[in-house]
Amino acid sequence: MTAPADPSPAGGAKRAALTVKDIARAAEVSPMTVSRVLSGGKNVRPALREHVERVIAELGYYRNQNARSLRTGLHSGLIGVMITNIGNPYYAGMVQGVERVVAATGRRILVGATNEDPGLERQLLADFLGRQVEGLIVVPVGQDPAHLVPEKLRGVPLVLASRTMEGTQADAVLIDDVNGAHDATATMLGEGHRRIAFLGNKVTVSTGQRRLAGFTAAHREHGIPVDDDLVVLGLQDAAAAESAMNDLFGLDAAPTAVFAANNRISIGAIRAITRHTAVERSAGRGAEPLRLFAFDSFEFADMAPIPLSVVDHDPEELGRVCAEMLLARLDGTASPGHPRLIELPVRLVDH
Amino acid sequence: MTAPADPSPAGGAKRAALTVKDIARAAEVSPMTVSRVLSGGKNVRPALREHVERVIAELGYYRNQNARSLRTGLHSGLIGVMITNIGNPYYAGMVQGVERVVAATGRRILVGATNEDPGLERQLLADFLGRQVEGLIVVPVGQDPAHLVPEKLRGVPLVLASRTMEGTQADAVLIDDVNGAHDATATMLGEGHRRIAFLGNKVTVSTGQRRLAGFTAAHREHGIPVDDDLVVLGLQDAAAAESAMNDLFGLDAAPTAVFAANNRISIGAIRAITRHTAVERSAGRGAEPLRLFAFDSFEFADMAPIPLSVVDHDPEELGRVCAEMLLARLDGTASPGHPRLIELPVRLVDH
DNA sequence: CTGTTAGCGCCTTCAG
DNA sequence: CTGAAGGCGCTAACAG
Repeated sequence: MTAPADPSPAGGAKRAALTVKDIARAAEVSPMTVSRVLSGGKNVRPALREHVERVIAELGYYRNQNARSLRTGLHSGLIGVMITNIGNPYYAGMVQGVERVVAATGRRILVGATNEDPGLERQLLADFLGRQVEGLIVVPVGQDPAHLVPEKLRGVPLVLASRTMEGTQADAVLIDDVNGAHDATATMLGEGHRRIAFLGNKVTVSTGQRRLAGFTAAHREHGIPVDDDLVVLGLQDAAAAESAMNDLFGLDAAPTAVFAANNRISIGAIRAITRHTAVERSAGRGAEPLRLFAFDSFEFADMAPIPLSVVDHDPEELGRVCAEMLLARLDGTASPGHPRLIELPVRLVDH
Repeated sequence: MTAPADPSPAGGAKRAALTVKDIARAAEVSPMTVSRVLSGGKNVRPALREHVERVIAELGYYRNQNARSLRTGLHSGLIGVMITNIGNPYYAGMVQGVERVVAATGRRILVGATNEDPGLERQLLADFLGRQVEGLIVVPVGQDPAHLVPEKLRGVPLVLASRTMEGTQADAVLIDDVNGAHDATATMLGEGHRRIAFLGNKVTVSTGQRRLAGFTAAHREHGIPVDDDLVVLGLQDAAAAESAMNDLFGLDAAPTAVFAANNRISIGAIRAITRHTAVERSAGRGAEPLRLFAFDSFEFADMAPIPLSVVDHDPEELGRVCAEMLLARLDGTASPGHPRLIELPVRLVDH
């Protein structure tokens, strides 16, 4: 009730964009006082502070964060998150983890999809840097760290999530792919399976390499050769995995077990196996469904129509850990030294 | 190779943040010329333009988008997306739709989670406005449009997604909840079911109300009363739905069919029904699984362990349509007049 | 405690 | 075609 000296009342609607000056005028103080109030009201007479706060509230003013971060030293409060595909529940879970941790510090996330396209990744990176992100969390697309190097990043800290790149200098949070794939494979070999198929994604992504490495290592230890015909790589989505699985059923020496290297592939494999089993049964061939071990869990894994085991881990935790690692760099909590690498453990779960 | 007049070579790593001035100095031109080159190089001698472009590339300069958008009239290229929970695959799909459409125009999305908390929603809104978002796509939390009114938004266009609020002036894109729920319920009534349970979320969200409305309307048309004992509301997640479903099994007059009002609820219901059916069977009671109709589809609905039907629609399309509606406002393509309301159709699918 | 001055990085306007 | 001046909204640094 103290300061109604407002020429154009807020009732209007459009245009406008109030500034500190507008508030200053309305509150009959200097812009600096308004600024001080906005920053907590330290060093402002309490009565004045309340007055200004009231005017701010009445006029519905929002501080322009972009202008604010223009001043050197002030941070943008923006974290860039680059993933391949938000629609994949795995990455969605990861983004959720990042968002939670980051929001708790008052920061926000800028989200972009690379669609596994290095060109898009580069573009997105430039755009995010131009928007003054304080830090980046990236699921890298390829093996070429060309544009994800410290020099190009100009001091913006980067955390690689889930995948890494050879020779990179960046922090990274990975899943324990090798051991996960190894243990899953060893389990199946221990059960007596001798023809185990591997359904994998592109080997140009590190998860693909690492999970395949675990698979072959387990075979080596058991003295069982890997049959190249049973190793299918480059599967990009559930549909591709489903048809690859169907092809495997057509083999003379079909597999008796399958390792599916990620959640997309698992979905496709389950569909193919379920259908194939039903067909076999209706043809009078009493078929047990193929033994399946899936990397990554997914909602509903417990209700799958065929028994399966999963190499389980929580994508949200991946996101959280990435965010914490990044925040540590921003706070200066982490020593600026070497890049850090964290491998998140997995657990084998039967359904 | 023309202008190596660079005092601090880019090899370093940290700090820095190049500006137009740095480029200007290195290229031996005025900042204005650099600015012109950055904006397409119109009105710059081709040779000079190429020279400047080379310097920009060599030094790895990114234009500060925040400073740029400070100039009046220039847009931030930021769209704010506020959803309840990114971890829900439904909303993740929606965000993907928004991102695709919006990225095609060179804009980026700022994503925030409200966790169904009106306070967080208000906070997030203020933050997004402070970051100069050009537009907002929001899944509103409550029925109170208090802070989501045009005056507070200062001309920033808003599109409500999936849910609406009574008396709102904002554009909205909804799913055809009423007809979807109606047709699903009518289908089950037509099959002879007389005791159909309704598992719903909070009625304070419009989807809850609308889906319940469709459910009761179908009953009314068939002259079948709705048994209040079979209507459970306020279910927030799969676990709550699962236990609610289990409670229903304990009723003297248990339901013979269920309508699950969203994908979270469906997951819980499926778990409960599957388990219950297994228990009954092992107890010698040859039980058919409960008839289930689920609103929203979800990945894997086709592989569910019990038969079910779904009121299917594509969350990504929801996101796309929201984004297109918003862009139409931004382009001025849409007449500034009345708020627009779109209802996306659904289709009934049996699995 | 409060106000003035100046400048963050960029671009519109106006001269040359 | 190129450059100089000025200001977008905000806040450190320095008066008062």
